[in-house]
Amino acid sequence: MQIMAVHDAMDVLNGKWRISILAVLCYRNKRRFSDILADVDGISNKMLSKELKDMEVNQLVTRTVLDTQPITVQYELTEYGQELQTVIKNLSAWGAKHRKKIIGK
Amino acid sequence: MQIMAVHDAMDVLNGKWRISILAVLCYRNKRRFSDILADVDGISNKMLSKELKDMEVNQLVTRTVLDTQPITVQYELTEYGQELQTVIKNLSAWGAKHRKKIIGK
DNA sequence: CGGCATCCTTCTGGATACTG
DNA sequence: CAGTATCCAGAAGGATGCCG
Repeated sequence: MQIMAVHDAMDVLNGKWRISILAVLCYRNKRRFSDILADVDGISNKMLSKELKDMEVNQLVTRTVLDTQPITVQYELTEYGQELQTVIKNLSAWGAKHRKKIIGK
Repeated sequence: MQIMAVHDAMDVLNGKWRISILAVLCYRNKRRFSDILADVDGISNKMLSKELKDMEVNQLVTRTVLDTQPITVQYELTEYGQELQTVIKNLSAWGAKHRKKIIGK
């Protein structure tokens, strides 16, 4: 039933950083490792690397090595990962509302 | 911007159990402590108690002590918490899709 | 029944340094 | 630049027992 479905979704999305990383890729499209590192406030390269690898395995993002000097690596949402855009946008809308409520204005 | 909003939302929703608990209250409405304990697969009473308390502080759920014998306690989403229904339903839809993809079937 | 306290293990994730 | 490796502190969270 639906409760289990939510649980299944969270299996893939849980963790301190996952959804933030997805949000970056959702709103900014193609993005290099160091860009994401800068976009996601507070994440360490170790965590970013780990989370991206996990999400690649789960087929939410693709990893592309670009033949630049020095090498850069680009990440983007897969078509499948893009199916999460609705979720992310809802979350973003709610988060903005919540921020106002908590911080006051 | 939106990425920060997503981060803010996750501040409140993060953790292994939060969203599952919210999903229960979202789909089942009023629910007693022991019911939720049964609905959320694998959670311990310690965790449930802690998470519910946190969410009460964050004004996502209300706690009502019922004058039964023995005492029972009922939880339900606040109006504010209900604003998360969209998110939860999207998550549920995606989770169901994801489950099919992973488990095959 | 709901929930707190204690104990104890596992997991998370930060800091730092190193490599191709 | 994009990682990987190591070390380690602290948080998460399970098991169990107790209490009103």
